[in-house]
Amino acid sequence: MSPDVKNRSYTMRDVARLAGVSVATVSAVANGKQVVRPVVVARVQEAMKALNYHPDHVARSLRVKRTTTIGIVIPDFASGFFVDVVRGAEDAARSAGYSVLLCNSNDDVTQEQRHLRVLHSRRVDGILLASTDLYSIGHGGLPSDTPLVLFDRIPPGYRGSAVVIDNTEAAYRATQYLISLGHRDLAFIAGRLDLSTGSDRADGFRKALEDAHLPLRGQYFKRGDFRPASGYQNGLELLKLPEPPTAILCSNGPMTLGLLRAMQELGVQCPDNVSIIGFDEPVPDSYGFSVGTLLHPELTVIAQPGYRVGQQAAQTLLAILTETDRPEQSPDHDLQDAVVTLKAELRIRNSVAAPPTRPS
Amino acid sequence: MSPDVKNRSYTMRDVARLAGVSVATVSAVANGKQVVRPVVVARVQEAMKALNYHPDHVARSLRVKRTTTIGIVIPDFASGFFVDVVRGAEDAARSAGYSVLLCNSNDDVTQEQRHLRVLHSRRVDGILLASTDLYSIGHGGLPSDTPLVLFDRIPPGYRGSAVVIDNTEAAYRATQYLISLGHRDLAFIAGRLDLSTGSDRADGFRKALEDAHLPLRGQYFKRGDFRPASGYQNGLELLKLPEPPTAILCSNGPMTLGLLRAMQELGVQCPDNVSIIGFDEPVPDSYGFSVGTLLHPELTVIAQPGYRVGQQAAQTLLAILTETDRPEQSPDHDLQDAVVTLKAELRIRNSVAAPPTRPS
DNA sequence: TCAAACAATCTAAACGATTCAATATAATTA
DNA sequence: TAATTATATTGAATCGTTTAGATTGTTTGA
Repeated sequence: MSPDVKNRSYTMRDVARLAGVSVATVSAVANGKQVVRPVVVARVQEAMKALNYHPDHVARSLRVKRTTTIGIVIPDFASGFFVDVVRGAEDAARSAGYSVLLCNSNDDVTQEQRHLRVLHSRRVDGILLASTDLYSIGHGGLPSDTPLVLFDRIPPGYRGSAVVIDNTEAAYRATQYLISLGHRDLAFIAGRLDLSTGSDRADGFRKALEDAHLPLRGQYFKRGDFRPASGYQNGLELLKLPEPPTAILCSNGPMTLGLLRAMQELGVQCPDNVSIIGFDEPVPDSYGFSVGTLLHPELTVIAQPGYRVGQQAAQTLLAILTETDRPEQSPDHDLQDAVVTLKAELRIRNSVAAPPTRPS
Repeated sequence: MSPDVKNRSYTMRDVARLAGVSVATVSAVANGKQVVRPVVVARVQEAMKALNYHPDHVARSLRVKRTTTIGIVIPDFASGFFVDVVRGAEDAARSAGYSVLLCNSNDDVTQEQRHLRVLHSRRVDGILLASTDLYSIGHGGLPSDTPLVLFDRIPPGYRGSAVVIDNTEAAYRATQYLISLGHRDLAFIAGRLDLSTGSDRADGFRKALEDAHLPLRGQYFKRGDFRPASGYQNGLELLKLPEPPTAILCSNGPMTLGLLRAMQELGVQCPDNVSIIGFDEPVPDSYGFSVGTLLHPELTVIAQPGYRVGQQAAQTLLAILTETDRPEQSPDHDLQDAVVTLKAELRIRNSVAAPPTRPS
């Protein structure tokens, strides 16, 4: 046997030698794609067992030019939504035999670019990306032919694969719900308006007001950055207004937590003084029940199906990959080069009530 | 130029040809470890830029027998604690130039074994593992020489690298705190007692009772499995007892959420009727402020430094890796083959009060 | 009985980098 | 100038697989 000096693991060559066959045969046995006589199959498998042989995936990847690995780049590990997405993507990838390289860009353009370069260098078969820099996708060094599925955010007019939430509709519906309860003074804490998630949600809010012939007061439209601190800060400003809004819609989970913090600090009663709806459950949505009910107040939220986003994104990517492998089949263009849109769910709990009667 | 038929990316050979040098020189330039004349360095770099060359990490890995990749296996993606661990590990790994393969075992032995085999086949340089099957570590096909750092859980008497929390001390301190407020009827919802986290916490609880000369009543010691449902179920049972406990210590985050659910369902007032302390913040501990304060009740918790666990685990692993690379330096045995123990923090909020005066 | 057809196995060339030993070039000294 | 040394560059082997094409051995059909 050869591995004696250093404790390197055994190779196909060792197995071949022990089984008295060529490496090609060992390979044939390992992949089961060619016909090998049963007796020699047995001999080879025995040898593999004896040496505790495990194929070197790196060498294989080099040769076949596929790594069976996908990369996923998320902008925020603190957000329960993205954690759910990763869970869903990992599950889908794993059950297809793929591994997942996890990258956290912290919503930083430079880090995102670096991650994309690294993933490319590592020759991942494809990438799932929630980009923080929508306008430079495809530039920035990533070869344009890299299979790519965007999720959560897409550039306006994007032609390609993606999985997103219908954010406009979701925000519209939530706003409409508030209006239906009698609210007239509605405030909105926006996220980053340079991202589709941020601007779509803002659009939905505006449109709902418009359709109800309600004015949008500038002081009620706050611009945040999706982070908790901006929810806190904008929350304080809104609640301290001479005429504070009777309802606030907040653009994502972390900012909503900031807003709750601000309310707590000011002693604002919810839903007595102000109604609140937030995007995202405050906790990853992966238990049998929703933790939103344990908050004080029990938070009415627009719950995004994070797990399904990740799962769908991974499946879309894998579909692209298996097709580019054997292009003979009729390309399933329904799955690819299409933006899959999922719906969010409005979970009504008791952070929302009719507005207090105000001496107007 | 060669890549014309298929759109494969350019190789070192292409760069060499364009720059009019050998591939060895290109390699020398790329790694900067050998001396190359400035003029030819420039020429090579120019060629690399012109072709938009990115080194093939797979080929490199095969040759140098290092992948600059570590694997991390966690048992539960739903727990905020493990999410924090992953964040910490990813940050540490990335800043050292390593990538992270993320694996979720769902606390399932078979999946864990499969993941370990896959990681080995992919020739990761090392593995971070929160094992769900402590007694089979090292068996199960993983070569014993794979650099491995355990976290969260370790087998009794483990000799090797690991990063854990001092769970016994933490549970002891929390229990002591309850006792100091006058509680005598203390209940404990245990996690899996086959894991060190579960049994250590139970030990801490028992020891605190013992030291205070308080009896441990069997009906107050509940055994769960770390999942929300078991917290809910055991919570119901405890609260429905003829003589319910005045305080409950719960072994982890998900179970605590289940417990809160049970309390809510039964309309049990906290802390008026019963005091609660849980392990783990109910939400990943990664915001500027803790979300525990937004729960109702504001939860008193034993907060584990998940991020630091992940960070420390990754750093320990990387230390091992860089040493096995150049063994000339005096091995830093302080870092390796040692169990690093971090302390949890008791965050006192208002889910705890003195016990209600009971007609005894 | 011999050639053709078929099946199972093997030989050797990739895949794209790194690295050692050897060579070519430049610089230094005798 | 020739011999020596130092410095840059290169050729070729290697990492552990896969795979196309050659080779061997076995059947079959006429």
